[in-house]
Amino acid sequence: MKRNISLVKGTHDIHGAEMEKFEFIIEKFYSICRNFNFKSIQTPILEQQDLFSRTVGEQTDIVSKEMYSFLDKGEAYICLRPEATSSLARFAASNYQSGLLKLITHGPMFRRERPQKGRYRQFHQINIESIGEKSPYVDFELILIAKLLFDDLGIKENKHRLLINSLGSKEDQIKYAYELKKYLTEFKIQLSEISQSRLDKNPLRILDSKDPKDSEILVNAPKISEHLSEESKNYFNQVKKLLNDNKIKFFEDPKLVRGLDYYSHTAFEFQTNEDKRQNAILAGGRYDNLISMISSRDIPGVGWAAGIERLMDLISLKDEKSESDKKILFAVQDESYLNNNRILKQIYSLRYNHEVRVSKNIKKLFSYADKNNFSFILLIGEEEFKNKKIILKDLKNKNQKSFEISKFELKNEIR
RNA sequence: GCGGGUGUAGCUCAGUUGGUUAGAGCGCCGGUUUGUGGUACCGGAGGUCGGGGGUUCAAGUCCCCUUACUCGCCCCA
Repeated sequence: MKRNISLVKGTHDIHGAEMEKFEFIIEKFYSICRNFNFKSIQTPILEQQDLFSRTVGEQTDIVSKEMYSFLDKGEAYICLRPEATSSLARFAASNYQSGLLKLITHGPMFRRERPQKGRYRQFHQINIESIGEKSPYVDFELILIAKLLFDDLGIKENKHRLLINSLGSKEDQIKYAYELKKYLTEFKIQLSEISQSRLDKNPLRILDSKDPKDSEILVNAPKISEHLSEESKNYFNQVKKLLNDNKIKFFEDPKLVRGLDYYSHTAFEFQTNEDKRQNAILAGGRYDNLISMISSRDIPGVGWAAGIERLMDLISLKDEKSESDKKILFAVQDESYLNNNRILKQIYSLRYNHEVRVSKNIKKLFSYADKNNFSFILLIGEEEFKNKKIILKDLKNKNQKSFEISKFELKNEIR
């Protein structure tokens, strides 16, 4: 016996009912975004490794240990993208002209983590980015779209919540990091091991720690909101005002720092309370310095990404039996009856949803039609073939009629 | 990288304190007198019990190793 080829760890096939959910999410996403004049784009899955080292950050887990990268024929370090924003920034760096570049995309992302529920090595995201202008309205618009998507997907208010924070400008962050480091250094020995190592490299990330010891210490830590410049504060207030004006509920979380290095100002995250572990389902923020990290241009932007698999876990599709109300099974008792068949040709040209099936056993043809939810069966058995006839049976109301093949017009019978 | 759980038929799983030829449901194939449907009944195919080693008269069952999957930690969407 041959050994089955198994899936690569952390990857999965999507089909059947799951695939319907997958497509449902993408369709809703694209349809909402088109109403806000976003344009879709597809970028390569393969990118230069350097793109992510420079944007996501060398110190992050994503780059330091989760990237699928390899030396391509001894020429260049290539990787499978772990996220899409950097790719879209790369695109914008060379294609942005003026105004707002509004982009949406979706596709597979790759991170070599230990797989578990809601977490895969190849997973899928939908992404949206508004690049070119720094304005509270642009930030708000993206959060609004996220909200509309949740509504359209039927994810109820009580199943998710929106957290927001402002990380301030680059200057604010430098000043705040200094203050935070000063405070945390006093407690250095009490901090978790990881947090201790972050103290020098990226103290802001410590705010994200879930270690109870760290949380205790962080209670009295300086807050970024207290270290924002007037300008940054005003900016954030305007975003919040727009959210309030539009009745979008949110919680301000001063400890929300995104795990990637390129964020500044507005940061947000939609969390679910259905799953305590993988609770982040949609996250993003403003990244005014991102494009300057990978090019000589300085263009502000904002965007978010959502995990399709995580969204799939939160939605349930009703059985949409209306899938096709006129699916036809074209059934014959002998393969040769299919040759030069004028009714099959009608099916092709009229684009009927159909399937062709051959079996000597008529009972099996009917039971196949039944099990697979066909609404009509077109049957040519031995007898019909001899007499140049065809049977049409409506499987819902069980009406059956016989026709001369030469005169049969499908469009008159099934509309 | 570190823990816990599980690997028995195509799928979902039983398999009792170790004890003859390893079971069920679903699915598949065939049949229940002639060519008509989710039902019922009958029959059939299909398994190196994840792999390796050990204990024993005897291992799917106990022990060790290994591997895969899975759920958590970390981190993230």
